[in-house]
Amino acid sequence: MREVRVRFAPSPTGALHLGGVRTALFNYLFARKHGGKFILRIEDTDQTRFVPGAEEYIIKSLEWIGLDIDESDLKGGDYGPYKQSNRKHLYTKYAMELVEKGFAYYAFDTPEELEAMRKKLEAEKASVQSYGPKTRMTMKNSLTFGQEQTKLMLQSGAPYVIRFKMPEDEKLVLKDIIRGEIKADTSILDDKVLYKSDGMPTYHLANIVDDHLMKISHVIRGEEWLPSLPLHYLLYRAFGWLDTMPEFAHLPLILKPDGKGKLSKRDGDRLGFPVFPLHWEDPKTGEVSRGYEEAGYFPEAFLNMMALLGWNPGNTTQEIFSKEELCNLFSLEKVSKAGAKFDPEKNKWFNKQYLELKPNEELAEYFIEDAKKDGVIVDKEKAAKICGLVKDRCHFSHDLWKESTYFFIAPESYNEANTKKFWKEDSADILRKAVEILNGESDFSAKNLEEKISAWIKENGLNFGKVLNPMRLVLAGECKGPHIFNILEELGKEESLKRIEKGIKVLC
RNA sequence: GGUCCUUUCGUCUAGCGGCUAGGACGCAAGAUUUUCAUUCUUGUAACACGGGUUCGAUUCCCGUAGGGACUACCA
Repeated sequence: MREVRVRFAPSPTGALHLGGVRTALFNYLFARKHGGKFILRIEDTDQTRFVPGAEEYIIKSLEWIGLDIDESDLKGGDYGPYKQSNRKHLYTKYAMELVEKGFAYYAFDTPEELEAMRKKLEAEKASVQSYGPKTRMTMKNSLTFGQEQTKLMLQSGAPYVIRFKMPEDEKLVLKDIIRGEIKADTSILDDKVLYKSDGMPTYHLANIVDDHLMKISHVIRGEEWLPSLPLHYLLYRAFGWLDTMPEFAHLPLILKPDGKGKLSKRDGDRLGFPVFPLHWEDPKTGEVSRGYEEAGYFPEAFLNMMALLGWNPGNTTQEIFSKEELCNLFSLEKVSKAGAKFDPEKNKWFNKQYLELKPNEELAEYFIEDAKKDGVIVDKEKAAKICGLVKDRCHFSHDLWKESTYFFIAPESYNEANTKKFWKEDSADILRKAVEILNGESDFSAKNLEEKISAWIKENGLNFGKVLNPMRLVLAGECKGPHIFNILEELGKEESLKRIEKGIKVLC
């Protein structure tokens, strides 16, 4: 195989969504697998859709996920600039080349005229495109005007576009790495605009020119591009670049968890899960979207779950993969053909797996930060210890602190359902007795307390539930959490007794 | 509407002519347990349909039906 060079080529029109993340990821994995280069190219040929901050957001997102870029404007590289608006001068030349060779032509139709044609064809229920081999000779272009008039039009400064001249009637069989053979019939394809009246190329032209110039070996992109594959192939052919044309792989789409269609930002809002990697505030609408990062997902978990959406190494039941493993195992042949419905529930599970795998010291950092937000300063050792106690109950990094605030903040009230269930007539008496015992202990370690309290329970013919449940209720405010003796140890004698005594007062 | 792509449990998927169709998420039940969880065990549930090809089709081919994408001077 030739040197692998792949690119992720997003358009800076907003935050990077999950589909984009997955496309970037698969490009990255493919590059790493084959010792190739992963290139970031910004496709900003549509100036009307440019969103400030989007480019920076994309770069920051890739960074968070851990996809390091080999070539980009920021990183440098031999094929820059890597932003299409800065390559504008290049495209004109190539557009002209196609016109001269007879593969493209000037068109002068107004939007109204184009719309009229579309309407007319729709009314006739014609199965052809509005501007293609069957209709182009009825429109206003250099083909119908002839050389002289075209020249005059251009000289007069009339707005024009350059359109690709689709072959009349050719049956194409193209190759896609994931799907095999793709069939197309040029007679019903349209003469796409390659060069816009504002002097910018469209995606189609810029994409082919840049991929060629940047020596891209494999184009890995979303399935929404599959219908353009024939045009892109024809462009390579027109330029005479067929021998170095990249191979194509069209990734299946990520679909809504329920219902139908492509996953959109709306679905995330509606179903309560993030669709962007990082926090995003739309500068135009002011709309704020939560990201995976702030929702408490770990980048490794996020990467793992995205990798398995539409891809599977096969012949294994393994689901937890490190980035390195993924780089080793990845192959385009194992990418699924059909779209995958996004499952937020499974993502939670993935995150939990990673949370459990992480050492307590690492979790402590998330814990300390969240505690600080609530005005509680926790030292690292204690934070790590508590993370170890509560991590079983957590799915996200933020759960760590949420599940253990009572270690630091005494309960203001007691969970009603728990009180009803666990606070009995004799609870107060039992706890008063327990206070006496606890008061007599100078060693407040979980181990010692467990021994002493257990012995007392047995001697007096009580049972654990009758003692420990009410005690938990008054210590933590509700009946959940790690072993009660661990809670006592962390709270310490003074605080423990204070809470129990207060609980007796309030609940009696 | 037209074109192209696609189809295994509710979901993500394994399977690449012969399997009791496997795993995971979810859900349910049970076990463990002082609580909530975790963990463990078990259960639930799928080859869209109809034709071929073949000794034999989930697997290959063709239809039908679902689903998706595209159909902009957007990418």
